[in-house]
Amino acid sequence: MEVGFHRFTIRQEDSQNSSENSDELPPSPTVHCTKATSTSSPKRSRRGAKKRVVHVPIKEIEGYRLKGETNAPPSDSWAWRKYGQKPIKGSPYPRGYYRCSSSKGCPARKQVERSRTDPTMVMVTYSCEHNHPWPASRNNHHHHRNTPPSPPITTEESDSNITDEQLEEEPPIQTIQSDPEPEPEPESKHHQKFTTLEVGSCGPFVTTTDQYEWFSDFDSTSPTMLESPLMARDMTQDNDIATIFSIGEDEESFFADLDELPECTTVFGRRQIESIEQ
DNA sequence: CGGCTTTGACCCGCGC
DNA sequence: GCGCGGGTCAAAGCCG
Repeated sequence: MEVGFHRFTIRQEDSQNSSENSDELPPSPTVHCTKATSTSSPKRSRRGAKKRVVHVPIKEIEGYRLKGETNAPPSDSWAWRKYGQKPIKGSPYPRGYYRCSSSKGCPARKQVERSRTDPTMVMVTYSCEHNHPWPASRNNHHHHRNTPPSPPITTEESDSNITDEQLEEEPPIQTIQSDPEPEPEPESKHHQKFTTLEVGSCGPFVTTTDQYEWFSDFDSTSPTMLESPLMARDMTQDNDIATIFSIGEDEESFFADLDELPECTTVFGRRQIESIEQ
């Protein structure tokens, strides 16, 4: 049921912009890796932490959950637990707050809200990286096969690895797409747009030269991107994306075999973040 | 019984 | 300094 996504837009933006600007306003170039706080002091990271925004077609979500809820979180392979929901000013849709429940101390969080400008899209904002291996939880369902475990990462550490220089050099918006077309096409099952906005984050979401970086992250958070590991290499040739995300169920079985290849993430530049924290 | 969702309250950062 | 808005906490209830 993996719907093929065709378009990815990476955007770096401030955490605040992520909510207000939604999916259309240009982000503030101020990408400056705020020290991402781990769970120990969540309040610290409230506004400073960088985030990564992912736009997912609502249909995709429904496909997974059949909920029809405004903010049904995309079911990625991680186990998420909702810890809050707030109506967002200016948006008719509330924002849901989710935390990784796979691991106790996991700082990974995500916010799910429907795009104001495009109700058919759901904005998923990821904050921080998972600091634990792949969970073997219910959320894994069939997807876990495709998704390699993300290596333990110390968000603070990884964050500091990103130099402001790198970030500044990056354009505010980075778009990876197979075709320059906006998105004139209807959301046919295999024809949906998928926009990823990188907002920087407490995690090592480096949007620099390699798109792999964020992509590798993505694999750990979005089910639809699970295929990414394989094509990650081809990602450089963005023209492959369309093909990539048109993968059908046939491929799914194929990827199932990849379960044995947890390291494939490293293929596309999985940052070698050392948990120096210890 | 354990885990998750819901929901109101509280806390904090930011702009004015 | 104050108010607003966003983010998190925590208790209560629900569900498998």
